[in-house]
Amino acid sequence: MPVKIPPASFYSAESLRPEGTIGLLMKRVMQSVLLQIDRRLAAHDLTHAQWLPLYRISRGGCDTMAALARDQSLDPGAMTRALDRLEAKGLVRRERSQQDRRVIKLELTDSGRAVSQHVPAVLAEVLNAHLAGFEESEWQMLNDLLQRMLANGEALRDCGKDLAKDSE
Amino acid sequence: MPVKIPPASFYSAESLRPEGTIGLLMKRVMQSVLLQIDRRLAAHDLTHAQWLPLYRISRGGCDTMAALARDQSLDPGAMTRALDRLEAKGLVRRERSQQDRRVIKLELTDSGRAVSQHVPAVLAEVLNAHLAGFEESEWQMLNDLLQRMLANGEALRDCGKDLAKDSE
DNA sequence: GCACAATGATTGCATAGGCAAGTATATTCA
DNA sequence: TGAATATACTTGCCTATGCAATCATTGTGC
Repeated sequence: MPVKIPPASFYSAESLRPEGTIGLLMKRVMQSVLLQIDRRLAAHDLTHAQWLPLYRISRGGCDTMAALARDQSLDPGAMTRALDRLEAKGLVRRERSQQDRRVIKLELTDSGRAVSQHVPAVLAEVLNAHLAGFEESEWQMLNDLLQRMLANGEALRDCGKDLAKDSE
Repeated sequence: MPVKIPPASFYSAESLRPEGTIGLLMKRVMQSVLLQIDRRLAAHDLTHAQWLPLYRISRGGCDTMAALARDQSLDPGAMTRALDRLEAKGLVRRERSQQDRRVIKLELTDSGRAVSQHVPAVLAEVLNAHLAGFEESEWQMLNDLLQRMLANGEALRDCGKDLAKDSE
């Protein structure tokens, strides 16, 4: 079992200014990335909630609802409805598995496969555009720092609701 | 006018793997941060879509719908409904301005002020927890890198829909 | 003053996500 | 075998967000 690392102390309740936190920064960066991708895929009538699962199916490895939902840390209910929309657009087919009649296998239609081909190039283009001026070492550093934040977050999540109380 | 910096080339359509991109990483980190904050504020019956405007009002400087919506880069319609919910909970008061009868001034109620006091400490705690093990220099680096991504994104946004076409 | 544009707020419509309850099928184990 | 459990998916209800249309009010240019 790893030694527990204490939290940092970069922020305090008194010094906090909402516009300066890492949290808001990341939110804005994400908004920008999604906005740019959505713009470029709007011609294909796709939103980020739609091209994401489409892309994952096309890459293989996520061919059931549950797998897809876990992959995107999304609620199964939300995924059901997302697939409803994709199926209504004729991009995805549902087919009940014969091996396990609980699961629904997902397949792209020809149309879905054609549309999903556009996604990787757009994704790469937009990410690269947001990283303009970055050294490769800086990009790697960014990856590393985010990974560590995520690991810290997962440690928090696992120790569960014990922390869910707040100091009155 | 600044010299235009070419996009980076860290990602390519062929090499892209969805689980490895900066985009997905940031999404997961954000999810984790919001989950932890929401857990800690759930006792006050607040979600992140509710404590954020509340906090901003309590800090001052955002006392109208339009200002608040701009501040959080949120749709005015969404903000109207968010305020509906906060008002229904008795946390916020709306009052039409006498100077300009178009605008609605926002004020916290006593109850709203009491609840909003809990926010900064929780925010700081959760952010610090996600930054456990970070050197101060690493934290600053992260801030810097995100700021630069955001600046790149804003440059993209301003050059508008010219890029909104996609290569067929 | 008056047509016209700009701004602030709201509403309807659509997509989207979380949570909880429910159904169907599979698995486990006594 | 058969009851309890787990898993896969769905549905209902609520919150949340974007976009477009609308209304009231304010500001601008003639």
